[in-house]
Amino acid sequence: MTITIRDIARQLDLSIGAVSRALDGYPDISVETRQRVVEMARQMGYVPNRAARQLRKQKTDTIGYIMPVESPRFADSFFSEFIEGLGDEASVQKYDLLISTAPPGQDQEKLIYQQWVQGHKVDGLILDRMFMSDWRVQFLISQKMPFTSLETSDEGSDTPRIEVDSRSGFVELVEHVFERGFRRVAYIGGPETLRIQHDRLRGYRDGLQKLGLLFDSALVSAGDMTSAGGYNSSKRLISIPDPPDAILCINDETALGVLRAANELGMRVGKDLAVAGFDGVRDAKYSNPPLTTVDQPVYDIARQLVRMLVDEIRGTHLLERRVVLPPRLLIRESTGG
Amino acid sequence: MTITIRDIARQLDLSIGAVSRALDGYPDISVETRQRVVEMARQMGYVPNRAARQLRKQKTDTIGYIMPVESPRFADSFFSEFIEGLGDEASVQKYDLLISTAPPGQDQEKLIYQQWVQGHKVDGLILDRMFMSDWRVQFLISQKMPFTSLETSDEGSDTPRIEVDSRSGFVELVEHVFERGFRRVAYIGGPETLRIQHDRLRGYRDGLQKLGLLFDSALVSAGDMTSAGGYNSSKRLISIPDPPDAILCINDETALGVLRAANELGMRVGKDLAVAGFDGVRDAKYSNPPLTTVDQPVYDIARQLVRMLVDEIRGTHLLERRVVLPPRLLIRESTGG
DNA sequence: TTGTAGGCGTTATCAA
DNA sequence: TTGATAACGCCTACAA
Repeated sequence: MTITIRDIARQLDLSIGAVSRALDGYPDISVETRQRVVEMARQMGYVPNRAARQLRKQKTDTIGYIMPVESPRFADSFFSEFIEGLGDEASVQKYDLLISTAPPGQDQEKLIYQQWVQGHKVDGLILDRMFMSDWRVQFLISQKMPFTSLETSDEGSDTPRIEVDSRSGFVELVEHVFERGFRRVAYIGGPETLRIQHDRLRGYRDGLQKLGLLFDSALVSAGDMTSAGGYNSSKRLISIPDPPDAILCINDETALGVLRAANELGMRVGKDLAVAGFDGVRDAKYSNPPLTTVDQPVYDIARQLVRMLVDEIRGTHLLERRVVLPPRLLIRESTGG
Repeated sequence: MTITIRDIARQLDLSIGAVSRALDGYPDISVETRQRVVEMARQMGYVPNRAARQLRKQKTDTIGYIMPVESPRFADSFFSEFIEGLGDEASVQKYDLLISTAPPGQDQEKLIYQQWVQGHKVDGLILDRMFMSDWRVQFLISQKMPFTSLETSDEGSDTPRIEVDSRSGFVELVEHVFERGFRRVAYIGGPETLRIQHDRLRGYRDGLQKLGLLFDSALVSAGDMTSAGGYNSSKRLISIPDPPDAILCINDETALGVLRAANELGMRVGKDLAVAGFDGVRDAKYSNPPLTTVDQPVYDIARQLVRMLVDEIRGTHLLERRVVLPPRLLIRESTGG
């Protein structure tokens, strides 16, 4: 039913080998024959069968990304921007993008990675939300499966990656709210073993120290990177005896939850309470009030991760394998403008 | 390098045929052999090669969705919720989800559909943002490629689909703002040939008529379903001689843009100006102020579309092929609460 | 420059 | 119940 190279070959009275080579742009074919083949293929509406090609070439022209989220219904705009970047660049590079979601660290996650890697569903993978120690990195290295990541784990000392200097971003953020007159600065973070939690908490502490502010563990709360988590944590923080006048969050999603809580409580965000996030997602610009944040170019990072991955897959190690980006402080009304 | 059924067969001194059948759960194999095979497969970490299976079985166990968006960077939360639903249900049904984006109606879109369908990349497709007359429907029918859609085109008289009664949803919406005292009710829509534009505009007009309000074409504006479009359209509407005191939008994304414009202009949304959307995306709940909207369960619709599609693919036409859902008015502060 | 043929890993159709 | 064996559509040595 479907058109194969065999059909084209028959029409043109050529061998399937010749047709195949003509279509793939091999040099050892006469210009005239190639033209005839290409034209006929177009006419007949030929589309190569991917399964066959994959089976033969042992590659899939597909890259994968497994979104590390707890709940299936979770939609952080960080991820949508990230996935947009992946999708756009994958399409530029003529790769397909396979996407799934799995709660990090669970068996289900391991199963998917195993299926994708060992079942040859992808030629390479994009990782993010890295843990300090991350089994995915070990696994992929052991399977010789190419991957690139945003941030990195301790295992991946030489893996191609993009890093954002979260620490110094957070130092800047602390300085900024200090300058605006806020003194009791709280922090809502994420899971302890997450790389960015490590880096950003560190930046928070370094910032305090630099300004001569005391670190108070009562002002540090563990969120879960969701807006619900931010909402809950902030309600708790606000109700302690000597409550904070500023809340810095590990990511924008958390900060958006804080805004919700503060608005509910009738606090004047930017005056009574400063709130800031980290990521620079689009939503943050249109929140109420607009959110101060440390911007990392999520979309562009995603695109570059794909480019690096494709280089890895093709074995052309031309680009630098480790890119470090400085984040950029975006001051908006949530910290007084 | 990778483990194939051949390796298992060798280990167990069986034929590859026997191994294949044992693994696939065929009945004509002894219980004992099956156990040995399954156990050995587990031990050796066998994962079936999908390309080979696809090539042989002529199916991909993959469903596709091509997001109909103009700009690559466009991210409407309607789509993220929709895609979440698709992804979750696909995973339940043991299907992969292949995603791409393409501007509707352009050659690029046709190319992707052609590649996916004729290159056997997917077993079925999910469609949305249907046009009154939609080439995709014609194409897929002609190719005998299963698909399900949210809303439908004129061509798909008997295709499996979910429909939401937009018209009556909009009538309700008009009644609601009327009740709140708003009298000059505007509408910001989308591309003219879009099914939902047709239905929702119709509901808007029917609502006006029911209440004895005059239809005024100066109050109808064509947006593009984006928040930027809503922003621009509303600025224009607000500046006309006899401006509206209520703006109803074809979707939430548009309405969020209207909110932004109104906030910028210092209007008190819910008092000076009523604003409402359609979709019930999560973001609408947390906008400033929270947005009145006509809710359609986007996530659940997506899941059900996948279930229906899988039924189509498997040829088990058990379910009803046409599901009509009533939308639900969610009243929030943007129309006075 | 072109044709021939083997094989990628599976499943399915036969015999045994 | 099991074992051969032929496809599925494509790519690629190798031969012509």
